[in-house]
Amino acid sequence: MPVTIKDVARESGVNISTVSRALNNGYGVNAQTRELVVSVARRLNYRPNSVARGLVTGRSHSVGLIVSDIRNPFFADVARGAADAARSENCDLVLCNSDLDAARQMGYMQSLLEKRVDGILMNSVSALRPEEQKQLAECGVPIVLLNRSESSRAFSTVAADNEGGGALAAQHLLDLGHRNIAHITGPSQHGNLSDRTRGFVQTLMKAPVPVVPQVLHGAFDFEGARTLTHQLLDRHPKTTAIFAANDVMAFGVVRAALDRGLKIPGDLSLIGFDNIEFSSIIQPPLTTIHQPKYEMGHAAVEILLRIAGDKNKRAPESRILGVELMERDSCRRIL
Amino acid sequence: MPVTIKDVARESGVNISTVSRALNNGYGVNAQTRELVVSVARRLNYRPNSVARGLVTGRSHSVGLIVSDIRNPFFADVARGAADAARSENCDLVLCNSDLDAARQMGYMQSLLEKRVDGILMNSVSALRPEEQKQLAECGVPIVLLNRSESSRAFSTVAADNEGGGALAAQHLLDLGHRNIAHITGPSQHGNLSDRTRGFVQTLMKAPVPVVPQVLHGAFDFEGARTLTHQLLDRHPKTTAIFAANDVMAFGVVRAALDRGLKIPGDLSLIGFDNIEFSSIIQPPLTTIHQPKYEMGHAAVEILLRIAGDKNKRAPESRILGVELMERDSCRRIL
DNA sequence: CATCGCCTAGCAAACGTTTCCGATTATGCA
DNA sequence: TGCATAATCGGAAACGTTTGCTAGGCGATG
Repeated sequence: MPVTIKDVARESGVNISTVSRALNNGYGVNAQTRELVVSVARRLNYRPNSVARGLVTGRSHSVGLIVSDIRNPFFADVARGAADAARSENCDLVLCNSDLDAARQMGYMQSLLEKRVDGILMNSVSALRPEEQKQLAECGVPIVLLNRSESSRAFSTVAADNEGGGALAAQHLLDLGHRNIAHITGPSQHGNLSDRTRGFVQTLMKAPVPVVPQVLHGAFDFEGARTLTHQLLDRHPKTTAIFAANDVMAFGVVRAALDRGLKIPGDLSLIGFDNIEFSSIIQPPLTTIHQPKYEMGHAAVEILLRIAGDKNKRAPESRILGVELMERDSCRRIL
Repeated sequence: MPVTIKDVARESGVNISTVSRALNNGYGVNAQTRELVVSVARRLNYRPNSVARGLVTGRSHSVGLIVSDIRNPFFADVARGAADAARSENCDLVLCNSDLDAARQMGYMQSLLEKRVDGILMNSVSALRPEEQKQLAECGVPIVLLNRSESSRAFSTVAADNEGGGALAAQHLLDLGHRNIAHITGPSQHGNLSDRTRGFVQTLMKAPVPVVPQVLHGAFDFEGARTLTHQLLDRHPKTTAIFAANDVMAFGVVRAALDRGLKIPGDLSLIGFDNIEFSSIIQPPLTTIHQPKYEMGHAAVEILLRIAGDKNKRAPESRILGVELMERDSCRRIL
């Protein structure tokens, strides 16, 4: 029902191929006819059917984004960066939420591949069986992951310097004079988290007077951190500083401290990871490791589209973005 | 380069039309040949090209979502609901961030229409000129808005009961014995906000002993609320309760209270709107009006696809979802 | 003046499906 | 056994573009 290129052609008395050329590059068509065609197209309110175009060009001008949950503010930031990068190359972003469920991930993958997206950005493939990972790696469209997956060098990767961030946190606590230090984090299989842990622990152990921190693993969320903190403080009441694996877990620590009538930073210093918006709003404003979330999404899509634009398949590309210590009010110096 | 329906047809020794039928409804094709085709398709790892399919069926199996910013947790919730609803009808969601900028909104619209999406969900058209709104209303694909736009009965609409929510907040404060009440909100043009304000103010004025609240308009964000609160308390130090237009503004109020050494709820009762995740995490846990964000996104896409599936164009459909008072710890009874 | 080449624009194939229509074969019933 | 009817499948058009190829016209050059 909508107006097609044929209508424009008929109305301007030229062939549809001329319309196509006039409206696209405009090369090889007389300036006057070009103007005519353009004016007719505008008058008829012609909108080229990008589906038909995609069929012949083989490009869909859209990229897929598979995250575990867009409600996670981290992924919302990434998504915004990705969407903006896509837009600047005239692409759209199709959003998929996997909840880290393997079946849903594969289902969305299937759907995106059927739509012939130009590339796919996903946060992780670690929920998938090796066989499925292999299948994805050979699916034909570029894939960029949001964590360094040591398992598969097959994928491109954009990640923050998680290890460096962990080191930063450790050094900050060390500098402040802390010696009774703990680290509260999520499942140890989680690649990004284990990197943070490694950077943190190694830095503490390499200190002039080495300290070995308590490391507790639990649910990677607010309540997980809250219960973990209670366990920690029951067993090691002398703890003076905690490094939480991300800001939301840090909020759980704050709550646990509140539960126990402990002051932050008075009784307990706390440092988070991510620098989500609410970390500056919460009381006390949270000292944390800033992760360039927006930039990660942006960079990932840039890489995606660069690879997609290359006819000769290129090797996967990896990029690590720097992190930064955001000093706010949740840490204090120990005498 | 990927395997097409022709490959499957050749490999199984049948016509492409038979392959198509076998793989789709399966009606009118012998059970044996159907099995054969299916097995061949699986063996070749055949993925139907949804672009080509879309060209002939006229359906793209994707819907557009235009929000101001996905990083706004409200929209993240809506987006998740929308994505889930879309998925359950085998559709994908393409995400666009407009920053409420008219040009970007129209640009994304254009792009979505060219992609022939089955429908578009957008948070508001109030940034657009009437002429542009008209153009959208007649663009041919169903559009659902996330606020009651009195201006245009042309669009379908899914919104929370903003007015009712405002009334709920007012009644709660009244019940608690408050009489010196203020309302801190964003720009008065914002439809949803003005609805909240109306419900709030009217309920207060209809009280047995009517109270007229202070209503302050400012920037619709954290800092806006913070400065507004300071202004308010400078001018009306006897204020005992504040209704913030949304939770983020409520957080601004919390910060301002902190700035002044005021306790919530000790010195000041506070009630928000939205019930975003952090409102239960912040200290004190925020009493707020719960808005069914996920359900709104879900319902909107349902309506979208229902209208899209109807050959005979239906009248726009509107739906208002109920809100709910979440009583937490930021309000106290006045003696 | 003839030839060459360039500019312009039309023709048609191609992209990968779905679907209508018709032909062939199988089935049921008398 | 014969005929009507149903089941099965192939052929081909169609969806709306892009793009390679071709032909005509015209200016320039020799």
